[in-house]
Amino acid sequence: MAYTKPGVTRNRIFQFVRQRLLDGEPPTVREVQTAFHMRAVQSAKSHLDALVKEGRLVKMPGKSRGYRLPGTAHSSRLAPILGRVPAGPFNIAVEEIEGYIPVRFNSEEQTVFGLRVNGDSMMNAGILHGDIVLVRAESEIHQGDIVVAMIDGEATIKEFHRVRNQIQLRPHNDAYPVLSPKPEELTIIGKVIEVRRHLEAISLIDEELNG
Amino acid sequence: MAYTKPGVTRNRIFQFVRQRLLDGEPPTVREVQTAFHMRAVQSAKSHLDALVKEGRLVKMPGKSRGYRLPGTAHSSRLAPILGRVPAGPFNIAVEEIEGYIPVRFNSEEQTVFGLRVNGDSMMNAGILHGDIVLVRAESEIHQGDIVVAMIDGEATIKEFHRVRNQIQLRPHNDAYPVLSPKPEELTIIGKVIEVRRHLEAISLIDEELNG
DNA sequence: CTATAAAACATACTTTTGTCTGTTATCATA
DNA sequence: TATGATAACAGACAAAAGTATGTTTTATAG
Repeated sequence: MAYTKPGVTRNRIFQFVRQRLLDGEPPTVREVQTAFHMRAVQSAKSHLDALVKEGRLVKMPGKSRGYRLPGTAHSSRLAPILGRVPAGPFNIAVEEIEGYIPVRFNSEEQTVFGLRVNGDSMMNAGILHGDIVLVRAESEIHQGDIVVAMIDGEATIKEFHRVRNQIQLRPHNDAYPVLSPKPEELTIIGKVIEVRRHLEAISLIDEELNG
Repeated sequence: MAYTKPGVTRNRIFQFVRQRLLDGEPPTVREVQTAFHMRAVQSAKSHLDALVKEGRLVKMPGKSRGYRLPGTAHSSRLAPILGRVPAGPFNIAVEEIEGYIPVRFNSEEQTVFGLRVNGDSMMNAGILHGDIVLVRAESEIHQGDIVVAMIDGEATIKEFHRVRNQIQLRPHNDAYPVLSPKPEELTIIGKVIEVRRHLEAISLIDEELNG
C-alpha cells in the first residue's frame, strides 16, 4: 500500500479491528493485511503489535485471531431474544430464539437475554405489548425492581415488592390485580434492566449469507 | 469423554459455542474438544458438522474459528447519544455526545443517533422522560411516524400528520396541544425508529473509542 | 541535506487449526 | 440379543495463521 503519514494507517487499522471485534469477528493478521492492500504480512503485524504496545489492543500470543479490545467491560455483545420465558435460567431452548440484539455489558459473565412482552399489564410503566425487555437472569432483586416471574408455569412481568414477609407482584395497569403468590409457586427468572421498542420493522434474524 | 445419550453432548456443545460467539470469542474445533474432555479432534468436529447440518450453526469452511450463529450477519455499530437535538442533521457537535449505544444496522451509511427524551408529551405512547430514542436523520416521513422536529429552535418529539396540506404534530398526552407549525418554521430532524429505557444504570461512555 | 524513525515490503519458518480415513464403543429399538 | 445409528477415539496430513529476519522506501525534524 502507499506510504502514509505516521499514525494514520495505525488508526485506520485500529478502527477496522475494533469494528470486527464488536461484530464478533476477530480478524487474522492476514485479513488486516489484505483489507489495507498491503503486500507483506509483516506490515499488518507490526501495526498490530504497535497497537498492543500502545495499550489499544491486547493479544493472546500464538493464538489465531487473537487480538482483543482491552477491558471488555464496556463492549457490546449479542443477546438472544426469546419468544417466551425460558423454563429455567440456564436451559435456553434453541428453538425459542427469535433473534439477537446488541447489548452493552457492564461486567463479565452475565446471562442477559431479550424477551418479547406479551400483554399490557405494565402499560403505565411504559412497557407495551410487543416491546422487548432485556432481562438479567439470576440478578439480585430489590424492592421496586421490574422482574420477570414465573407463577405456575405462567410468565409475567411485574414490579417486585416484599410487604411484611409477603411477596407482592404489582402491575402497572389498573385493570390487573396485584399478585401475592406463595414462595413455593413463584420463580423469579430475572430482573428487567432495559426496555426496547422498535417503531420500524427491522429483521432480527438476518437473511442467510451466501457461503 | 464418557458416552452420552444421542443429542445430549450435541446440545451442550451448541450452548458452549453459542456463548462463546455471543462473547465475541469464536472457538476452534480443538477448543471445543478440550472443553468437553474429548480425546479426539474428530469427536468435536463431527458434532460441529452435525450442528451445521441441522442449521443451528453456520461455518466458513477452512477458516479458523469459522463457526457462527445463523442470522448474525449484519453488524452492530455504536451510535452516539446526544444530550440535546443537533442544530442540523449533519453537524453533530462532539461535545454534545453523552455516550454510545450499540445499534443494529439494516443497511449501510445511515445516520442514526440517540437522543435523551425531555418531558412527557409522548407519555401515552410509552415514551417517557429520560428514555433514549434512536433517530434516523433525513429519513422519509410518513403519516403517523414519530418524529423529532425543531420548531423555532425548540426540539420536540411528536407524531407526524398531514391534514389537508397542513402539518400536525400530535403529542401523546392530553395535557399538551396539537401543534400546527408553518412549514418555514419547522425542521424535521429525523424519524424515531426505536425507544430504549435503561432501568439500571450502565456506563454509556466507552474509553476505547478514541482513534 | 542529512539523520532518524516510521512505514512498507519480501521471504521463510513454526505453530495452530481444519480436515481426512478408519476403528471401536455405546445407545436405541425391535 | 441382534442391528443400525450415534458417539467417541486414533493418527496423520494439509491449510491457515502467527512469527521472525532482513531490506527498501518515505516522513519528519534539525
